[in-house]
Amino acid sequence: MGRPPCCNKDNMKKGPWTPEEDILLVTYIQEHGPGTWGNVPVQTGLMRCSKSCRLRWTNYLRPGIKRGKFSPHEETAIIHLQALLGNKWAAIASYLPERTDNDIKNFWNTHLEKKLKMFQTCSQQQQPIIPKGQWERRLQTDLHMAKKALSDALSLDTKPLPIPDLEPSNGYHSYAMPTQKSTTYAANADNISRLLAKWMTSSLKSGGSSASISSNIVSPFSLDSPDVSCSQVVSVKENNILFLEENTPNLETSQVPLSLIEKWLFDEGIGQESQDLIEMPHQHITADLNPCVLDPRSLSVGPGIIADCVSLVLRLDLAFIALEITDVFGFCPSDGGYGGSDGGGGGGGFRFEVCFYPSNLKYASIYYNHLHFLEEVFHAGEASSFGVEFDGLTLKEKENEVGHHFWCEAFRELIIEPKALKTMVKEITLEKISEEDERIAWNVLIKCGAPGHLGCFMCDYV
DNA sequence: AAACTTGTCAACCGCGCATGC
DNA sequence: AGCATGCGCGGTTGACAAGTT
Repeated sequence: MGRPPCCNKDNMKKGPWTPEEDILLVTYIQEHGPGTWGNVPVQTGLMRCSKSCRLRWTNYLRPGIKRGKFSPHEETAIIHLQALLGNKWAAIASYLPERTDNDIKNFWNTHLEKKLKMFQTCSQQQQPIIPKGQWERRLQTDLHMAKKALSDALSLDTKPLPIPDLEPSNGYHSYAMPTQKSTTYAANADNISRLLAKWMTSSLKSGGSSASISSNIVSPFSLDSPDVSCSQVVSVKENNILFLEENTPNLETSQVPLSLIEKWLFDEGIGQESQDLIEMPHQHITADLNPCVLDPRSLSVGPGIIADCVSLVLRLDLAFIALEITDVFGFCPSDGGYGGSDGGGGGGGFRFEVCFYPSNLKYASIYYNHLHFLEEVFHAGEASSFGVEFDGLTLKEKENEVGHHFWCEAFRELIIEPKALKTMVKEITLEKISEEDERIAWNVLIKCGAPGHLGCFMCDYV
């Protein structure tokens, strides 16, 4: 039983593709679309196995592939994502839709890996040995850095954080592609791409265009930053990014630096402007949260806490939101489950179900563990007890109605009053500051001790 | 100018999961 | 349910070009 063999590899041609073969393949895909690769050799007469055809299409002929130099921000995104995801090139490529996983992999293997090794060697010379007893702090720092890496990679922020450029730099790096060979080949590909123009147009019209996150990723790291040294890197401070927004050119309103949150929280005189940022409309933000395009199989980040945080959040494509919770309140939102389960919630962590409610996510998270406080603030006791009705519906009915975990949904609705919101968040934050010695669940929390840091357990301040 | 080394990247290989029969 | 193929992935190879000695 089973399917018939796709091709007989013994008679298959190997090696570089000729322009004629490319045209045959492109013509076929123009007519039939990509996929059903097993039919390609049969129907085109190509003496290539189906796998080879698929690779040729996905890595070279497919429309929308960007060739040539990797820009500094592409480079930085790759560095951060690789640090976070490991060699999950397909997952990394999903954040750089114009680049193939093969391109990214090659770029990493030929350029970035060496470059980072050099950088690490340089850094280690200045990195003091961690004293005994300081491992917890280091653990927190590493976790923080890992999350920061994701945040930076996904963020729109343009502020540079220096990583030394280990090569002479005058704009883009010198290791870009255009050799004589690739130029010639690109010319062939260009010809083919013209053949594809019509197909591309129809594809785009039919909604086939995928939102390009990469077009908006402007990393705060720049490998091209001039005049930087290893010592500068070691002492660099975080640059928190709170919101990621796709397809929205207005950067000024699409990102909120942490300092603004802090300012808003503790500065009684802060104006309505930052208030507006806190209260980004629910629909506005939700619209920018693309469903995660990553293959779940690619998301096994690694063992431990970081893996828990990152993989869960990535599945929601909401990493920045979890980071936001952590950055503002100084503990890691990773004790819990995913997908709206309503168990647990204790132990000091947050649950990711709150991620379904981006606009008030951090507050919803807090709410989950601070229901009693919510009651006090909003006098909403009737919504906080099981068995009572809400809007004439039981808890279960209400959950079914909203299609989400009811408590978070209820909270989202309740928290529209800015002053009360601020009061609550402030109180909770102060409460957390007072818990600096508390050890919660799996995670040993070490307060950083930095002056002015708001109970920042995760801060890399030393 | 030739030999050698290094860099680049398209393509291949093998593996594992998904899916059709 | 079990087998075989489809498909996608990460790792590796090898041809070619550029650079160095």
